[in-house]
Amino acid sequence: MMNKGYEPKDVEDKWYKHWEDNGFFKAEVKSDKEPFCIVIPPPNVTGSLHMGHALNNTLQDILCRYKRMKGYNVLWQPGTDHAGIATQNVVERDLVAKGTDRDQVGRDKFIELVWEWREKYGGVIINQLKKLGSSCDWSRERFTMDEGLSRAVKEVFVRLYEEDLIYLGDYIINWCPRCHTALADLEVEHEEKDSFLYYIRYQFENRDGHLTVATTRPETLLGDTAVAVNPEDGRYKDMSDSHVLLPILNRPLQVIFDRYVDTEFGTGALKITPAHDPHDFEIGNTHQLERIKVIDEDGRMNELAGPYKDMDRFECREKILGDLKDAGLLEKIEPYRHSVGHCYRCKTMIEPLLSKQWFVRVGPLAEKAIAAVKDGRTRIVPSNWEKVYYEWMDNIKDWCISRQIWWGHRIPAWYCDECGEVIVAKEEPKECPSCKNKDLRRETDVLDTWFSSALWPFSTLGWPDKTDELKIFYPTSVLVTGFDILFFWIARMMMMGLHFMEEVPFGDVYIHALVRDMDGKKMSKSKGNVIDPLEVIEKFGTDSFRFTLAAFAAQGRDIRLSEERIEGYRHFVNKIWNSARLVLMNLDGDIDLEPEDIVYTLPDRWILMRLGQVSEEMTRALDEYRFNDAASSSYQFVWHEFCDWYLEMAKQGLYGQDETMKQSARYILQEVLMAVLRLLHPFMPFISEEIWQRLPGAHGSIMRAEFPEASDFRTDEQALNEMDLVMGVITGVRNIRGEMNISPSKKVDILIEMPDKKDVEVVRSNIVHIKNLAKVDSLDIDTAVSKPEASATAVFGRNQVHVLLKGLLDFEEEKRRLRKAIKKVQKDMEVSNKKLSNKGFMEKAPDEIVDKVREKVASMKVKLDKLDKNLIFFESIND
RNA sequence: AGGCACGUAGCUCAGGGGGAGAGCACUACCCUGACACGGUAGGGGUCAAGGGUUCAAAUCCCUUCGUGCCUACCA
Repeated sequence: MMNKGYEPKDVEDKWYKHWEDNGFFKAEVKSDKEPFCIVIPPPNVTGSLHMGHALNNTLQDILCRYKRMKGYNVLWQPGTDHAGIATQNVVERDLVAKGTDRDQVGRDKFIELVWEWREKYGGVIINQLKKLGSSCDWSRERFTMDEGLSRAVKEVFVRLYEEDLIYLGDYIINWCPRCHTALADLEVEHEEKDSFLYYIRYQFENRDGHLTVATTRPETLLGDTAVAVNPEDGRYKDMSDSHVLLPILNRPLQVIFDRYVDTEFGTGALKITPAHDPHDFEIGNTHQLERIKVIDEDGRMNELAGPYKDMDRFECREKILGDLKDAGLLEKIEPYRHSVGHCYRCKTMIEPLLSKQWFVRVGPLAEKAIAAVKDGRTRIVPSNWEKVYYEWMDNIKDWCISRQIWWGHRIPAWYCDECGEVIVAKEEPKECPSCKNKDLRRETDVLDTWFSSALWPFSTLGWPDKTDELKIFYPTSVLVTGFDILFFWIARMMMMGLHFMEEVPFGDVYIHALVRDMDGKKMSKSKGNVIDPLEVIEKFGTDSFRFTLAAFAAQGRDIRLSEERIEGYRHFVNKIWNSARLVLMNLDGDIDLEPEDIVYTLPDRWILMRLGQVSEEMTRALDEYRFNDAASSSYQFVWHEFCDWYLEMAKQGLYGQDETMKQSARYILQEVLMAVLRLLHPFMPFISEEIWQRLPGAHGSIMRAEFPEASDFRTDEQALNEMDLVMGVITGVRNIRGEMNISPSKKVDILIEMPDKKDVEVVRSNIVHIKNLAKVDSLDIDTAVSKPEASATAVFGRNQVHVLLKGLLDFEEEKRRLRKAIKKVQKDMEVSNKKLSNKGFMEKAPDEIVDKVREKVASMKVKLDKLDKNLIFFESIND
């Protein structure tokens, strides 16, 4: 016997284990089935499941379960990402807590500790994904630092270097003084900050007067090597060969001319610090300026900063401003708002720094990646993200891939300090190829984590080996992810996939929403507005949660999530449970009936027809990644058609005396429920399995069942029309009951008028349902009837139903009701009539539209006549 | 600064050239033998504003206002 309410906790772990133990998640290498493959966006090993993961993986799981049921050989490739900086930070924090640090521990030992940490905690997020129901092929789980993927990384690095697509160079990069590493441009978060613009005087070297420059970062002036003005700027025309003196240090600086300088901004004179500003660096290159680095890797001033040596960069700013003021060189200070770069990991202010780093020359790779989307080899859904993709790709800059941390793929490069040779190779070289020196120094930097992530779609499938998996599953079918990593990850996978596999990494990219709180704000720990997916699962069950996410996953819009919403869908899950409970209560014992003896009633024919239509709707929606449409189709159908109408009508057969009808009802009911469960399974894997396993007619796991198709059900338009008539009567009576406030327990007598004889027959053979669902005692029906005096009337189509209300009918109330109905029809009719009398409409509108409007007017006219007659009837009685 | 979305019922949102929709909330009546996490019925909208295209606009175009987000080197 089933519980009265659905208890998710009793079933979820049980079925997940069952599926996993039976290998239902496993992809096949030898198979005739068409392949379908998704690689998971690898979560960080340090991570724990948040709403973004929950949505992302729910959608992937829906697709995978759906495709399995559709007969595909599905591979959902799981794994995690080593998250260089994040993971290193976590382990470093541990060390600090123990009173030591990574330098004391040493590189090798430190990496050992990270691996230990990963062994211990790296599985957390994987287990959380399992709680969500994710049907990944866990036997193939990969990690970006595992042996195979590391081999892929090395291979790619060496090949790109040999093709001159990776180079080593001295450039200005984004430096995080706290993480102690370079960051790619993308990893810098810009934030608007209130600050100041300082106007500083630089005295001329050989004459009186000064040039005033404006800057937001006075501390960098110590590294200035020029002052630039625009050659077009009349104010500075005569300054060629002029020199000014750097304040405080009194170093002479050349005045140079460069079109980059904006004459409108500040004073039109720009101080140039090539070692600490990206644009100054560029200008420095064009004018061959000296680069003087005054800030070190800790964000402190170095020996070249003279009196400010060893000061923190912010401390130095204050001090230098004071000194400038004392020297009378600080002309003025203006409040100024501008955006400042911060480290995406630790939010520390970025220091642009001159440094030797490894870069990927992205241009040639990007070209191919742009073309692949342009010609449709990869489709981005929704397509408006294509523009964003192009925008980025068209303006792409070289990618700084070296990181000065320890946890990650160590760059396979060696330096020969004898002759300065740089050797890049997969294996450690024995000697320098040019000078034969045996004492080589290995590069200490590691690669950006995204470098290995960029290879994910093929490295996880076994590349660089030529594996069956690659042959079968590459290119993968679809990548499901949020737009926040469009550039970080998608674009880079496109570039690497095309370069090394010579084929796109995925046919489709489905970009889904971000999960926000009810006020549309991003969920974040600091705001305290996070909803923990695991708490939600605990409270409402996985199926409710998944269904909620899917139901709100409309394309191109973010999801505002609150617990009430999930609670709402828990009601739906419970409704499903109870519908199954009804069915199961009536399925005791075998069904003793030959297939040819099964009697299909009108409601049976109708629900089967509807099942076919809904299957088709859902299939189309899922094929187009319209998860919300698929979810709401099923919601609407299951609750408002299957439960509200079909189950109520099926009770007739179940509770009736006719044994054949009873057996038929039991049989069909079970069939219908099984189809419903199969439709729901991709969204609600647990409850659908739980009920499925209880059904005597079901065999094996629902995971192995087929997703319903329209062709599984007989097309039966007639059933739809006939059911409309029956429902029309019932709704009409209910409507009157409701509006007339007639107690549900009070039965009524009704009289139906249907001009069409066939319609009359249909209704006659379904009287039981009308009596039951509309609480009708006696019922008369004919093609023409005369209206009983004390009756309220509902008009539907060309038919009407009179509800006899002897002694109950409030004549005034009924007149009011009729007038309301008349007014509504008149209003509709007015609009349509206006169209028909519009010459332009009649001439230019398509015939089918005109016909449709004509028909509409005709049927409204019939309805209006009947309503009018009824009203006149009451008005005449009153007089 | 540029770009991209979005303003539809009290709330959250579907829809996307030819009859304004859903869920929740609300109101009334009901514990009817699956379900009160339920049933039946009902109320509620100048589809942000203004203009244009069209026989026809919530839907397409333009402008304005508002709200988000992304990208960008104005020191």
